[in-house]
Amino acid sequence: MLTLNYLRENRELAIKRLKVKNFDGEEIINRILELDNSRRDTQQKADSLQADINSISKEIGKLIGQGKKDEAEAARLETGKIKNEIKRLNIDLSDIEKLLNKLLVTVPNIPNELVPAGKGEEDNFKYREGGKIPELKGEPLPHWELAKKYDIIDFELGNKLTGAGFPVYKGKGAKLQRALINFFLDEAEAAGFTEVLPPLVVNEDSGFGTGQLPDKEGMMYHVQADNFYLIPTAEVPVTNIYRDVILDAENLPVKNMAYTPCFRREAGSWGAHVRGLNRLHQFDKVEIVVISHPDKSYEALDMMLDHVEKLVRKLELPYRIMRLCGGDISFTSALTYDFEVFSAAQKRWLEVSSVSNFESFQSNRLKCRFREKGEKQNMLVHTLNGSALALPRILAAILENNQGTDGINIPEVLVKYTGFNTI
RNA sequence: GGAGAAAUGGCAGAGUGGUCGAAUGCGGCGGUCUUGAAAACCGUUGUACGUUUACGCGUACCGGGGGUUCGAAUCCCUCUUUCUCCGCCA
Repeated sequence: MLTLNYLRENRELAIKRLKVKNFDGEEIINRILELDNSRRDTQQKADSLQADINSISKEIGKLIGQGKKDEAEAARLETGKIKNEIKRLNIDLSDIEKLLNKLLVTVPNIPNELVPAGKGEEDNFKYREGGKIPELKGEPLPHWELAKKYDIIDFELGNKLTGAGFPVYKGKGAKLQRALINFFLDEAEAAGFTEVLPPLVVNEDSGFGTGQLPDKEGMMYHVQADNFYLIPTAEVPVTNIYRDVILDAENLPVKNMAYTPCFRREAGSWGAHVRGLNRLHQFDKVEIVVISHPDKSYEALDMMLDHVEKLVRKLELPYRIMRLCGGDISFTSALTYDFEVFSAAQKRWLEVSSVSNFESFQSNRLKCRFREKGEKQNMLVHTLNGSALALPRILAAILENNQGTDGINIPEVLVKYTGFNTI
């Protein structure tokens, strides 16, 4: 959510920049600023009447103390009309604020200047690339067939236990999952991130804090009896740690990481492209989250990119880093880089990580602020997060790219975690 | 799940209807003293919104929400959480 101050001071610029996200903000921003004016106007009136009441009340207290009952009674009668007026103004104020907030949350984050204009993924900008696409001999198998052939992932069994999108990893497949998780965690730790192991279900407030609620509730599994939500990403609990928190500037940046399963309903997005591991309802991911000083957030973003790049390199996967265009970048993000790895049998690039700077868009909603030493005013922090990494598509690429006549070779960095080097 | 008690500023802890945004202590910050430090002493010490060029001023906030009252930390309703005892339990 953008701050009212920003919109007030940068109306024209905001409207212009939002066009990059293909968002026509003119009408709505004008309406927001109108509402903001009447909000302030109404509050001022209500506050000043309340001040009157407060001073009369104090007066009454004094009069009673002096035993002047009649004068106190006279003053008391005065207040009735003012109170009604205050009541009315406060109802107005709360209506205005509700509407204002409702509109404000529909305005996307302002994209960074680096975000290219564009409609969809075809307009993304290739920022960096690396690795080598392997040349596989004969007829390479897609990972879902490899999974069956070596009996390491059982999709049908998942159907039986739960439903589509909930695979069962078996034997070396299960071990490989665990190896990847530990590898990612160890690497993140070495890069200075602190591990947290958060709850996998969160309450409504947390859903609001990171913006999944109220609009995107369809993406999350909802536990109705307790009004809890299964987390779609560790970003939700880990970022909400800092909801309503004021940090000391000297403690920035805060660098956290977490391994969690992620649960996504993915309603209506199933089709030919989502076979096997390509899209799941439950998957594992290591997430990195950075809370940064506003002046340093783009440095943090680069640091995160470097970290994720190191991971895909160590896994020896061909990759490219895409800077998302205005049409592809998320509502909340100011700048996003997607990591894609090439899956050699499907002959497709698979998105395995998304690293974003949200600037103060999330922290404004979270009310996560910091105080500079010696400063009185608290300022909003910048928040960033990224996958480092999501497992299923990485696994898909590893299986497909490393298949050979004598089985599937495990990338060397993982062997100390798996205890085996081929499947 | 049952019974009882509680929730106050960074922490501890007073305050049960009227100058209470809140005593006091600790902590933090600034200062005096000191070669420096400690001790002592003095001052200061939350958040949000509004208003003001500024100093400042106004309003709200004593777990959350609602109510009574001219006036609520204090009374009422409701929810949540914590503690103690009992029950159950990996």
